[in-house]
Amino acid sequence: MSKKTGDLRELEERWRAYWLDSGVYRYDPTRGRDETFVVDTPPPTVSGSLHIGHVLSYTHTDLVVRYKRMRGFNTYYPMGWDDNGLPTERRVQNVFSVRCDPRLPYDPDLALEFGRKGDVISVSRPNFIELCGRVVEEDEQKFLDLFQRLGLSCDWNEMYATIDERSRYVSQLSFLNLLDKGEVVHRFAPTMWDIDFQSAVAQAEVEDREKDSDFHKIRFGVEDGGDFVIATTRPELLPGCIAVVAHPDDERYKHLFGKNAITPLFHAPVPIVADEKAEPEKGTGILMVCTFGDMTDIEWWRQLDVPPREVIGRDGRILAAEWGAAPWTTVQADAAQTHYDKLVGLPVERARRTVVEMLEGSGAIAGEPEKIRRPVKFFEKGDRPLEFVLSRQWFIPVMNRKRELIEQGRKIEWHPAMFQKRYEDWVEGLNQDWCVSRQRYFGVPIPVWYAIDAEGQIDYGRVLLPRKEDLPIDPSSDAPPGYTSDQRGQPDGFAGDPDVFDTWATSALTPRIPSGWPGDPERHDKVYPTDLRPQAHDIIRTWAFVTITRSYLEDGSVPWRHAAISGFVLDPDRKKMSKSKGNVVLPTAVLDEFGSDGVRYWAASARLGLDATADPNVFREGKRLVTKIRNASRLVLGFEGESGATTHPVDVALLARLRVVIARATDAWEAWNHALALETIEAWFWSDFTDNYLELSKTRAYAGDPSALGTLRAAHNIILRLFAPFVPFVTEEVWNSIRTSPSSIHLERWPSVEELADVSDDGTFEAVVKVLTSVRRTKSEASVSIRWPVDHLEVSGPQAALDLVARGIDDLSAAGNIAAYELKPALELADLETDVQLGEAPEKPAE
RNA sequence: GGGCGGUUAGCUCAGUGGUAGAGCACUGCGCUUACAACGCAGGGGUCGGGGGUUCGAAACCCUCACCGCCCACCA
Repeated sequence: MSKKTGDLRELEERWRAYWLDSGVYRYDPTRGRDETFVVDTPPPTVSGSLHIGHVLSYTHTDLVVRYKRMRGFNTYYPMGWDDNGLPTERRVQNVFSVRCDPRLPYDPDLALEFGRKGDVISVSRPNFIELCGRVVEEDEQKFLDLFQRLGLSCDWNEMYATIDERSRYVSQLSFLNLLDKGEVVHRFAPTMWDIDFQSAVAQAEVEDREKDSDFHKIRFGVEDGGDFVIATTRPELLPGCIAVVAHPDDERYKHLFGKNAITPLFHAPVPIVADEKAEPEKGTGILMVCTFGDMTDIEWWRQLDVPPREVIGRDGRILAAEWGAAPWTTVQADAAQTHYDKLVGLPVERARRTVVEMLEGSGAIAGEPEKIRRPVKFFEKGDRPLEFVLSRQWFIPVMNRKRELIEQGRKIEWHPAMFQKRYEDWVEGLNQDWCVSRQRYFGVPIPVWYAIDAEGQIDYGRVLLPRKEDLPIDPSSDAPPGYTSDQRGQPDGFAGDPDVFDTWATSALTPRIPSGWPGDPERHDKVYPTDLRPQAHDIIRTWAFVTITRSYLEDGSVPWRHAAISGFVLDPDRKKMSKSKGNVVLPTAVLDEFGSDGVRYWAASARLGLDATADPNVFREGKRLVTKIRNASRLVLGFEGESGATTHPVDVALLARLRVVIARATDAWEAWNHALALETIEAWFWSDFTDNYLELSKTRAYAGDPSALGTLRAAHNIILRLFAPFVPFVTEEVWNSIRTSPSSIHLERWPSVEELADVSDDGTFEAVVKVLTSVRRTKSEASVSIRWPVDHLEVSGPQAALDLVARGIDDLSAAGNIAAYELKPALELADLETDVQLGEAPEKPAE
């Protein structure tokens, strides 16, 4: 590490510590709602890895917060950690080589080491949760360190975790509120189920993956003679067939409606029904309805109102069944049973092959299977296809709320606006209610019990609820009101709901977790609804959707005024980063190499909503800007002498142009375009200020000219404040370099045009720079140094332009080392032309 | 199959009706009392293709191609 980078690191650590100690970013609860800017910060999944994507989106948020703070807002910028949920469980399983067995008793002496290898051991649920707690503690520290190093101006006193007591309280309370209103229901219904995680999953967690499949043609019989052929990719579901469907207008099958088909192998009579959802072009145009292959099967099953024949169990294996006894009706019970017994206990894939073999043996296969690619539903974190199984789950109905939820979305300003459309598309496309229960361990427990009847059977119709003042509770260890612990599992006793909430059911409430809701209404009303929800676009269907939904169902509110959506980070080849490709850019690596400000500059250069490229050149550019700010500051702050009023025409022009920059940058911020604000400021700083103005005014400044000194210092002060939200470390360093006791620039006001006299640049600056540039060009073409003397400069052109040049001719002469000049009117010229007579080689100054 | 973005210099990206831009890269020059980890100057683009609107289109409309993302009941 070079010395300069080392200095940068020291500087960053020093200001990070100062900001923490001095509380510059602290929320002031005494100030009113209208002067407070509130952020509903995304709690990162701490068991995930630190990713450059975090740097992008969290910096975007911090930029806005810093701008708002400088606009005088009291900022409420909390930080949460999403530790609750499956990612943590998976990490614990790997880190400690354990799995959870809820039947085991708690072992208070269990001591396991991080990174433990060897046989997987089973631990009790409370032990498992303890291990989760150990892992998230370590993970959260890593995120905290990254975020503070990045300079996020959160109020670090306002931290929460989605598994902590406060979050469990809010999550359970909100659930009970919805239960009171009938907005959450308990259903025994087909649910999407991951056979590996052994849990229900929600529509929002499901993704389609293209898979190769065989499209098998299977011949069905008809009750009173005849046959037809269906096509399916799921022959193993044949025993679960409850009906056959074709389109009502399909001439090929019209004569069959109303009759029964007879399934091959199992000889089950099933009705042949007409329904418009059957598409004549797909397959053979007639299909089997099974319990359950897909969503449409579920719809048909409900329409037919028949008992299900469940074929696939929760472990993804074929369930046992007794053919001949309802609901397993058949006309040949022995044959059906013989065939079926060969399947029982087999996993889906093997059962599929076995069914096909049996069908071939019985002659019910009608031709070679067709190879097709088709989308298959997977849990986004899962490895095997989802199945639909019947289970008891808690749902928040949303299918009946689509219109209202879209309406709520319209009350939010989305940045960029196109993401509102994506939200609406998602809501319109909902096809299931939101399943909020999960058969997992590390999560917020569902706060209900069920009564057990006199025979010892759980009566799911009698839900026992806790008192809200007792929340949070754990029904697996607490007893419901009116019962004692020894009645657990006993006749006339109770049973706790063993499940936990989906992570999203709790993170849907992030705006009210740190807000004090509902016990501290004064605080809550000051920070809810929030001003800003920042998030990435991939979780619009989850986090944005569930938050809008829960806010609406809870109290009809809209959770935020603005939603700012960040893009993804792509590698320099514009490929999505992934560990397997080895193209992951680590946040710590870029921070080490380019410094916090340099990395923030990169993030700030990326526009909201657009994917960004982790381009080293952009990081480097940021680091260069930091160096430039320090060097320019050293020059400006090194001049000695009293500041005076800005009177020199070049100084006046400079400030007039700065005025425009302030206005434009402020407009850009107000339009949620941080990248444009940065670009505007930086372009002006680099071009007008350092390249030209510093060179032009330098000689007067060294001579102590009050106008030059006053202008330089005023402009420099404003420049630092303009840059402060983007590069908070270097601006703080420079700001304090002329102060005896620290005073944070981040509590200063964002520059306003009112700070500068209401003047506009009449063209002086442009004209003077034009001449300066041509002098530089002449020297460059002559291959001489920029300080090479000019004997005579002749500028010709229209009188008006010459007048402008004349106003800065003294600075021009000094900057160009020009001995003599002539301004020569030339009416025929539209623009300025210059003739530069270079002098003799300058004498080497004596050493 | 539906929807939403994108396509501008070698690269990364700005630019929504009026003379094509920035940074990096490239070429040349230069140690200049803020900065050689730098400065100054320069070369480089038929704005994805085609059609249309307009006095004028990178921009507006239509269409096609390609890239990316989101969604879809997957028989």
